[in-house]
Amino acid sequence: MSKGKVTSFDIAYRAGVSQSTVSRAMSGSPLVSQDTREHILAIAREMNYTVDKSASNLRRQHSATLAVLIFEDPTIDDSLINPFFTTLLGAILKSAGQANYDVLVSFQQFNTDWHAAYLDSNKADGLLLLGYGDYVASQGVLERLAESGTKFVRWGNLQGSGVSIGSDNRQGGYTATRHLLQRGARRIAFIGDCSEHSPEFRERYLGYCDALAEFGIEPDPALQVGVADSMEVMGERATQQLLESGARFDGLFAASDLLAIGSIYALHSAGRSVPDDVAVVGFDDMPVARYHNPPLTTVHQDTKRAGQVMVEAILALIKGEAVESQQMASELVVRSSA
Amino acid sequence: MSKGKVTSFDIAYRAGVSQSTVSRAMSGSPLVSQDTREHILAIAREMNYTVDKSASNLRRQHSATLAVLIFEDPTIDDSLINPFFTTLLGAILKSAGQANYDVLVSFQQFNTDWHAAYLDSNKADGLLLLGYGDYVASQGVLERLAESGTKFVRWGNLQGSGVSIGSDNRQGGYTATRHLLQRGARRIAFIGDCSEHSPEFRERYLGYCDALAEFGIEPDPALQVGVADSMEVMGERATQQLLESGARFDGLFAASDLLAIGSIYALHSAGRSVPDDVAVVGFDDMPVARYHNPPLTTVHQDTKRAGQVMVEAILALIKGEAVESQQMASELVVRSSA
DNA sequence: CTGAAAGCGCTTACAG
DNA sequence: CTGAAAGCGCTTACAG
Repeated sequence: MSKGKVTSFDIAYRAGVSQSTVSRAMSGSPLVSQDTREHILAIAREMNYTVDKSASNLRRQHSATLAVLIFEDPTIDDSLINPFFTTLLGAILKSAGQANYDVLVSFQQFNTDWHAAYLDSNKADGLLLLGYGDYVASQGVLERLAESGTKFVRWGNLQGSGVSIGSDNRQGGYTATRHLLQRGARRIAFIGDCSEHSPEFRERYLGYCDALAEFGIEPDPALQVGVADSMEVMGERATQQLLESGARFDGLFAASDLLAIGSIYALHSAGRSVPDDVAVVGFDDMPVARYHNPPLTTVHQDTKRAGQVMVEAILALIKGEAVESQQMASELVVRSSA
Repeated sequence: MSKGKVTSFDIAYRAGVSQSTVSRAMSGSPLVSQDTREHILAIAREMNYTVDKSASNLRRQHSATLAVLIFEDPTIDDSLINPFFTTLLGAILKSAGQANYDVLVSFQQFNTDWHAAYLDSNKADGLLLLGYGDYVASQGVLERLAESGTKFVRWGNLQGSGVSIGSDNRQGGYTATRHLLQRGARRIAFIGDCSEHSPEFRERYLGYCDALAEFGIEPDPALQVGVADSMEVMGERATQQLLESGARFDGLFAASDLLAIGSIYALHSAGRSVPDDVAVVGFDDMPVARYHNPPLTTVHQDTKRAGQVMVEAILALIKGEAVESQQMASELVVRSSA
């Protein structure tokens, strides 16, 4: 191609029509005759012309793009995307693509640099927030975002501002724990942060308590070990810690599959068998769960659908429609680890 | 916020300066006095003003964004991102962010819809291509992309047009297989596509052959089973197939960790122990590899660095600098599966 | 169905 | 260091 960028004027010239007509033909306006359109499209293709997004966006006053902000856990290696969000991201990419929206993806650290969210809000018509939703840290910025008229949908729990899409974590935690109880476990450990900083995990913990209560069991603080992040290493360490504490336990509910995998690793290293010595159930049902050894009993989250629902929600918000938060059912998948 | 979008004119009015000055202050131009700048920035912040990207991009004639195209395997569920690319994507997001570039992510199917690549090239200053690089299918579009002056860097193998960043797959395949050989395996299966459609896997296969040759072993076609995708299921099926064929084997080199995990699953299901009955080594060293049971012996790819190198390369290309393709060393990590 | 014209919100020579 | 003005490439009333 030559130096100068090819514009709609070039195409117009070659096609012997006005630039307006080229624009209409390119955007699929019905105000162009079939013949003219085809002629223009052929020339455009031949000259490798595509309409300039910046100009088009500027003129239309919208960007046809969605921004996905992934909140990294500052504790950990920050170029890692939690595999759970990866699936969600995949589904989002897919749905957005079908709706002809581009998606901008970026890492964020809500607590420190909320201004970035505004920047992104300026590049996109809507924001999709992915993270384990620290309610406490993010509340302020969420509110400001809402105030400034920014459209956003976040993954997570119902509490907090704005529209949220998430799993029914409490129900999931309940089902997981009840399963452990039903197969005979009585001293069940919980691995995961259950402070208000991790509302989703907290809900899972609450579900765990619900199930225990149903069996007349008081949650034992000695069996609950918090964890900074949802990663295998953290599960491993937490479980080691538990083991070293000398606490007895015959069941373990890990707030995520990654944590469960780390726990199983630690358990095996300590010579405990799963599920015989300790039955473990995870949460998420990531693709690997089925192939782990032993195959993970876990709570399935329908991330595929979740991603789709999130983009539907943000698209509706952008159109100015009212949107309700939504909590999706989560279902226990029984395999071999418990 | 009120209806009308706040522009640099609004800020200028409030700050008592010209719009030009606001623009300069916002972009960090040195042509503004310290005082003026601070005053403007304060007002901008107060009014939630950020410069309009579309307008800015249009004017500057660049977009300050990179597009990452992930080539999905049309065979499989297409909202799934291969976890290997996820790590790469994370590193890319990180590096691009540091360089103040946005990144647009999208799924693509090269073979059918190459036009999408042009579309993306129009929205971004440069393209990053992630996929197992079907040389045959993509060659044409890569060439056209290059011709049309589009800057792109692809993940993968050296062959083919344009700049590529990848691992030394052949070396990796060689090391993996040699390790199997050194620990006594003699009949080593290879799981993975080794046609020209998967140049990376093919290289790994070639490395496998190299190692065998060194031990005076002829590759046995009966021990090589192709696979459509790099997923656990595929590894499982391929291994089942191998098992059912009655072929004897005491070692197995899977072209990816996912494949290895599927293989181990199939092996265990058939009552074979790993590594005692069959030693298996994978490729990638994904985060789970270390936590798998048994922990995977595998070939580490430095995806963290790879992502970084890819963005450095594309940024250099955008600046008009010459860039060389690069092959990164891959290193065997010995754990327990072999 | 088609064209001429205005204008989206910036950046950046140009002039001071 | 600051301002007035042109122009980036489109889309879309408006007029025919």
